[in-house]
Amino acid sequence: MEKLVVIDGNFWLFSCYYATAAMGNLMVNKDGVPTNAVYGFANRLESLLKQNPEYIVVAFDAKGKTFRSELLEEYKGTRKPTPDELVCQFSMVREYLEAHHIPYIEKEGYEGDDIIGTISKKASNQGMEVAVYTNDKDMMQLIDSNVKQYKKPQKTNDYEVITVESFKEKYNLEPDQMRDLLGLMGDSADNIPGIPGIGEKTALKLLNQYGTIENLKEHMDELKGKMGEKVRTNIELGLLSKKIATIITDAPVELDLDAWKYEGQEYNDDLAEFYRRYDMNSLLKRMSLSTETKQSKPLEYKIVETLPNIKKNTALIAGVYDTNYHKSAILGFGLYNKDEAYYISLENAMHDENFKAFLKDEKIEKYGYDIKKCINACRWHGLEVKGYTFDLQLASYILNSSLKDEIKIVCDYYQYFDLQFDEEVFGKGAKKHVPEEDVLSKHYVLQAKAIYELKNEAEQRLKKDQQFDLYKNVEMPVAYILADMEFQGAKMDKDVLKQLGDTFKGQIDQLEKEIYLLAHKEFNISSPKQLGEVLFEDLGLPNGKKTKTGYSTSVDVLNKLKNVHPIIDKVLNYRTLSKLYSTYIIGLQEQIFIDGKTHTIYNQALTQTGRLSSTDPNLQNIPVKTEEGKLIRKAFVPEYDYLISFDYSQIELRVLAHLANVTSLIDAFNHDKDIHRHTASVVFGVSEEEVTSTMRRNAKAVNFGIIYGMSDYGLAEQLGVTVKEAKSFIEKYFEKYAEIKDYMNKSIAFGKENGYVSTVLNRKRYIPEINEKNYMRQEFGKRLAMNSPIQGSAADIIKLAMIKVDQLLKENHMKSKMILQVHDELIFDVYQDELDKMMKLVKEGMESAYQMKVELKAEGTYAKNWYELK
DNA sequence: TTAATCACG
DNA sequence: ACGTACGTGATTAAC
Repeated sequence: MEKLVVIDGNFWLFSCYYATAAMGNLMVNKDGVPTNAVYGFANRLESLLKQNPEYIVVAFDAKGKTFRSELLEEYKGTRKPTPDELVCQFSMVREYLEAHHIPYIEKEGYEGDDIIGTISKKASNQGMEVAVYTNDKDMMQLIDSNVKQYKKPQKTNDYEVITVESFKEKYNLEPDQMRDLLGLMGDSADNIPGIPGIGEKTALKLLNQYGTIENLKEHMDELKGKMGEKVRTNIELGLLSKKIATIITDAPVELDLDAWKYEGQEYNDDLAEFYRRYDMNSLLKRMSLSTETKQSKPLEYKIVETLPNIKKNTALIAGVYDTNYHKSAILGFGLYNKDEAYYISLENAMHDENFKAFLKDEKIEKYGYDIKKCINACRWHGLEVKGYTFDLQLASYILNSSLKDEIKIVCDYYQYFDLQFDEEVFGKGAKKHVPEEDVLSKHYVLQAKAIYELKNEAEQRLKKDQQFDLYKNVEMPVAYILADMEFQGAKMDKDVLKQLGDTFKGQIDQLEKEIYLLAHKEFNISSPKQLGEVLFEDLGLPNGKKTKTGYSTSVDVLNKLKNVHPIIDKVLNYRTLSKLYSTYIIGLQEQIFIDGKTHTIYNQALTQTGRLSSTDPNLQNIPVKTEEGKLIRKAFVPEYDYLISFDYSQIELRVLAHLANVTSLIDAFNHDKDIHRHTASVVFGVSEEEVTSTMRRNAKAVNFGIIYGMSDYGLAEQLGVTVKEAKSFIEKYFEKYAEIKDYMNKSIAFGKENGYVSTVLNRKRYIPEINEKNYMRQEFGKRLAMNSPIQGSAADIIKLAMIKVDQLLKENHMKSKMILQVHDELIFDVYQDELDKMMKLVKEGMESAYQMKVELKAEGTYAKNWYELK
């Protein structure tokens, strides 16, 4: 007997949604679109398809009203509104089915139930077996000798099959009498009233006796007692309820068996594209595995001692063992191209002229993953690498900045699942070790292969998103520049650190003693827990319990207690000094190489905004705000003769003025005004001369607040004023700079609409938070939408500046070097005889980096150490 | 490993 | 009534 599978699409989608949505964190794809319901739906369908049904079709409710709501206004009235996170998946699941070439039906004016009713009856009449997949008990009325209902229990994936026999056994009724049963007892899920006061038990009793509601009506006068009364009063409501609970079996739907024939599962590009778009990796993988169209041949490669002549473009990966590639061993190299695959150990590589020639040959294009790492790791081993034209890490970062930096995860993003985590190969923690060469070589050759095979895909995606230019002409050149900066390093004067360390240590010890005296006991001042107890319990200071673990002892809390107890000042001082001591005095000294320099590592593929980050050591947070801290900068000295530093002046505000097209701000900048003073005069309605220092301070805070997507509360905290006052500042600000308010609203709207915001160079940041239900997360998303284009565009501009300056230095044959980047500042190590020219070139390069409605301004100085700069 | 704190733009 | 400014990294204590 031929078998037709009919799926209640709406039921499946709803149940899949609530099955996972209840757990809290909703599954979303990379663009922040919720996908949990469709994902669950797809999983269920795929399992079902394994049984190879002969015919299959899915039924959905159509939009709009049905005859039922006309009969009964409150029909389905008790249902909660469908959450937005599910609504968007209605069309997605249809997309899924279309991609899958699985037919579905929806018919205006009818519910899915009616479609199912109609086609199951028609199929049953033709002698087909019908399996209806739903949990809806209304549908049991459709069961007959050919039609069975498949109910999915909550916990398991085995379906409960309801047949005529099992139905009869349970209810002692014919399936068709389900309508009468529901008519009498009602259905709370659909808000069908039934006869008030009649529940399942009574309804069953009545039906066993009278068969149908119509017949019951004939005999209702025979009924006794309260129950009889209830029936007689509401019998019409019962009949109406039955009508509503009756599934239509003659809807205008044809049995289109040709269209519903299931042809079996084959690799399907449309479906693969769908899975990719919504990040349903496991399903994609399952399809690839089960269909085996792309069965990957076992990787064939040679472990070589000398490299054969390679002329083709080749993916090249260096096996760098430790995270700090300036110090790490290289284990070996994996190479892969169209026709060749090799692994060569470092030892062999170092002695192999062929390999060295290959590395150095700029004409042989190389593709890599984190090319800066590879270039520098090689340099420390005396190997020169040239010709890298593709970096999978950078390309992927541009496509989606939220990707983690591990190559396996990035490849998974492209649905390329062949790689292993480094941790799987090397182990972690104390167990980390280098494996046998066969394992090791395979790991790296596979990585090279992945890079080689994903290059085209990544580049195509970049082009499609109009981001290829950003990748190729900004990030790639910057990678090379950063490689040079890192390798060049920043010269340190160890003695300065040592001396300063002694001074700090002395002061710390002294403070420690004084604090113990004031506290009347010894304790660990660096432990927030212990400090909190001493301050708020032993000394009984007025507390503000803030953190989940106990008292907060952060600066803002302590600052408020400054005048309450003399210990506070000492604790604050102690904190500052021990921070400086451990992080900068001790930390930095440990990072000085034998060449007397620190070689930081810039992470170019980490921040969500496009900024760089610096580690090992972090040279982007060297103290400057306090005098004691700033002394650390005396340890940064030139290797050549001078250090020079240029800062962009107010780059983020300039970007904002440009993006929001704020006439008065643009004008003020172009006339080189003090921007905070200008803002104060505009907001407070006084002339610039009349601006007081308080007014300027407030205006400055508001200016910064604007960039961050300010809240009144946040600004109040910052300024130490009431929320009300802060609010009025903001209102005034937006009143005077209406363009900014406009721009911010537009940014938010764009973010909501598209799920991302972008910078002047089309760097994107996806903001899934902005469409979330949770108020706080949504507000956070809005602030991101306001801040990211500004911070990100500023980051774009300084990257352009680095490229421009680098180019100018090359054109002018400068020997001086760019060594540091601190977000809006560039620092160079320069020769005496190049000093004047360098000052000119750097300024010129930075100010001409990017054309905006506002001029860019860079100011700088030269000195014998970093402390003296500015 | 995580939370708290504080250094920077 | 919510509970609140954007982006980072290093160190310490405490689990």
